[in-house]
Amino acid sequence: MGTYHHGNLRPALVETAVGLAQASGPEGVVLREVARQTGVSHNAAYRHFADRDELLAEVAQVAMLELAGAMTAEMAGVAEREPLPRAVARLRATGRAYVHFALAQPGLFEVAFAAHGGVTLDDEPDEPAEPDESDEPEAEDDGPPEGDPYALLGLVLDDLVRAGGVTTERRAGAEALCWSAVHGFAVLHLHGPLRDVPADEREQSLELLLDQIQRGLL
Amino acid sequence: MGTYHHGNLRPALVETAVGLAQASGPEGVVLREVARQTGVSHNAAYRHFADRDELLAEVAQVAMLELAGAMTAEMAGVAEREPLPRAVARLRATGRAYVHFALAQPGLFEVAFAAHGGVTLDDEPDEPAEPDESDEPEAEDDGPPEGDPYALLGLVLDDLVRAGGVTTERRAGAEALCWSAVHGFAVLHLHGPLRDVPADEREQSLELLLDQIQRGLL
DNA sequence: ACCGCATGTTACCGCTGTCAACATCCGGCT
DNA sequence: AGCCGGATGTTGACAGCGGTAACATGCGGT
Repeated sequence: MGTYHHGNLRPALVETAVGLAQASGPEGVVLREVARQTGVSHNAAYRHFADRDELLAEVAQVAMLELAGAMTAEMAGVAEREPLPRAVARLRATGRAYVHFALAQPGLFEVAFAAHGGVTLDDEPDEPAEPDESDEPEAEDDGPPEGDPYALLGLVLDDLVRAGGVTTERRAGAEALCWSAVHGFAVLHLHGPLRDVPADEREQSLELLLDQIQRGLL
Repeated sequence: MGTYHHGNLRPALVETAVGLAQASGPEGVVLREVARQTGVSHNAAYRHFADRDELLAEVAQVAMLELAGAMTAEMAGVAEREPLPRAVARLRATGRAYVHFALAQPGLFEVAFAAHGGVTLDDEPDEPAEPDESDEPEAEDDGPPEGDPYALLGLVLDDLVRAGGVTTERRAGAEALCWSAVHGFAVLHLHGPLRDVPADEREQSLELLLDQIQRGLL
């Protein structure tokens, strides 16, 4: 039982690293501490990761996934049925979820974007062909369980275009606008100059931001 | 003469620290290296700064100042005379300057916001309800050499309201919208997922962003 | 049964931030 | 003048970090 060889260390390391990141952000992901908490000697990690940054990148991926999860979850909560209001509500939901995730999970959020080896998305997604659990035939437009917040945003915006909420020409920079606004809002309120704005005021401000994004697109 | 006592070390340290920050971001501001480059032994800094973070905070202040400077400079370049187009152009100028500064001076920009002891502006600037405007027959509204980007944005937005470009109610969350969008854009393109977007495409996207900010306000 | 190779360990290096003790200079007191 | 105390700078030490190198262990294929 007490395997000298841990068996599957890599995922275990990532797991504890995620915990550390959650608790203390990127600075908290200290290789030696990760090893310590995993009950293994430091340097063990070097059999699985080239260096600390590689581990951090892995954690970043997990964080991105959780962010995307939070967004889809909030999106799924939209009850509206009429196409256009629904699309709008879903767009707002993603934005809200993004910001709320950032504030609820500052460590993970920070890691997700602080890791210099993060997602680049310069190119089109390659459809990784993961033979994941084949779900029941989804009749809705929710699309596949995306792990990429950016792609998620893209889908929502596509819906909005289909529903007539956005002209195709304004669709162009839409990702950048939405993402920038929401990301900036999150960052500024997280460790930026707006970090001391009280929560209720912040929520109010967020809704205003979503209003104005919406207005900027329609 | 080459005093054993350096004379005015504190500013000298800050200066070299700024240089380091400029070259390599927050991580580059290494206490020992700062001391080394200043031609002084490590620990000398501890007579002037409680710890590294305090020095970094000082650098952050300088960086903020430079950012504000870049913004005012770009604003000053606006030639338009008609009030409303001028106000709009000035708003766009600040946004453009903000992003361009971030990309041209990534190190400083990063330090400006990474330093955890940065500007807080938790409270409103006391909402003077604009009792002025009747006192002095001022020549121009350029205002004093502001050192705070946020205040600068506030001034520009006030101008925009005066010029009729923004209704007073939409003025409310305007700072947050503009700042968030522009800051997010900068961050995402600097070390975020959009970092590999080619420069020309980025510029184009930025103008679109400014368009949409504008549309969201009007 | 054996041996190779992946995996984990111990030892060490240079680097950092920070504390403590010591050295030096300057300005004010007598 | 001469002294002296506090501010300023220096040297020395320590723990913790990321990373490399050499060594130990044990699983899997033969």
